[in-house]
Amino acid sequence: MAGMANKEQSHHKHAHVLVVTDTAAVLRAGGFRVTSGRLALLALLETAGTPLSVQGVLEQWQGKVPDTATLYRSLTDLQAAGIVRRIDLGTGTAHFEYTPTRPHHHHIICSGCGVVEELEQCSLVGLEEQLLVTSHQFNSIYSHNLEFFGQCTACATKK
Amino acid sequence: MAGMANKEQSHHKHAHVLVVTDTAAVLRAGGFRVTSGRLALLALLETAGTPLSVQGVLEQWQGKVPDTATLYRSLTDLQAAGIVRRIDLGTGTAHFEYTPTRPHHHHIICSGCGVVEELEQCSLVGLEEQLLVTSHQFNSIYSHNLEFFGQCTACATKK
DNA sequence: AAACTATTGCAAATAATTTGCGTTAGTGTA
DNA sequence: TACACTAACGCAAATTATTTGCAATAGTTT
Repeated sequence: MAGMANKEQSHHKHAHVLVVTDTAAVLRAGGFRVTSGRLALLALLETAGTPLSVQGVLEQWQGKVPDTATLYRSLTDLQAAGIVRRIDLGTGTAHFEYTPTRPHHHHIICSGCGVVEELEQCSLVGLEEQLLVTSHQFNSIYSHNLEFFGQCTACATKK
Repeated sequence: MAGMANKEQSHHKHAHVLVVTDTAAVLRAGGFRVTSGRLALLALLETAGTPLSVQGVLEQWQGKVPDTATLYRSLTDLQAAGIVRRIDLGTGTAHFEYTPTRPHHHHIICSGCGVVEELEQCSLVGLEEQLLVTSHQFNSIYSHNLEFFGQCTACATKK
């Protein structure tokens, strides 16, 4: 598990070892309770290597852990807190990434098999040609989507 | 209706006026039959001024014209033919634009009210600050999404 | 006008996501 | 360490989004 920090704590007479992972700390920092379900979810997202859909998460969990409703709720809340990033790969279903270990970046999605490669940086000068030179698994780019999210003046003045 | 070309044709003795719109020609060029439903759909998308969701289309049509299944099928087919562009605004539902009168571009979406502004061009140098100077209705940008779509080498070699 | 078949409408199936509610389990405090 | 408080959970059920099958309809071509 890359990017994971451990912290040990001795406590009173009964010394026990608290393994505080990144994710636990992140959850607390976000004002969330640290539950096994969420730890598992974040661990999954962190180590997945590719953005996961809700389906993807459920499959990896093989019947185990959570029900769909809980999962959706967690993802929504975690996203609102910035712990998770929701991205759209053009598949029509939401995909999610673990934010803390992943700075702003973009992806290349294969129109054939749907494989997703993470892009190093967001430099759009020289753009697609540039990307192709850097990419490990792509040799053509058909198109790209870019949308900006902000607040319009109307909404800004309203409140 | 901006960007609309008319063509008149007299025919045999019973002279009648055929109004051949851009959209009809576009449909034919795409190998589609020219149906009233599709003409209406394209007209709607062309004049909407903003990307429309399936919901949006149905609302504008007020019960009138098509059923949902047909609409989805049309949109899918038209997209495959490049007549319509499917874009994701982060709302979780697909939105569509009429391509012929709209070159490659991006959008700013208000996180408050969801209003969508079309961006003039895709120059990502100086990026967001630049955009804000140009924008008519936005004064802040929180984030943006950018995804590339292409074909990975694996898929390229397979076929 | 007849023939051919893309496109439609309707019904029903399948996904995707959300909501309500009673129960469970983190957390802070005594 | 026990108790209270309430976030988070599980389950059932509702919505919403999108797809599929099939017979009827309407563009197109001859």
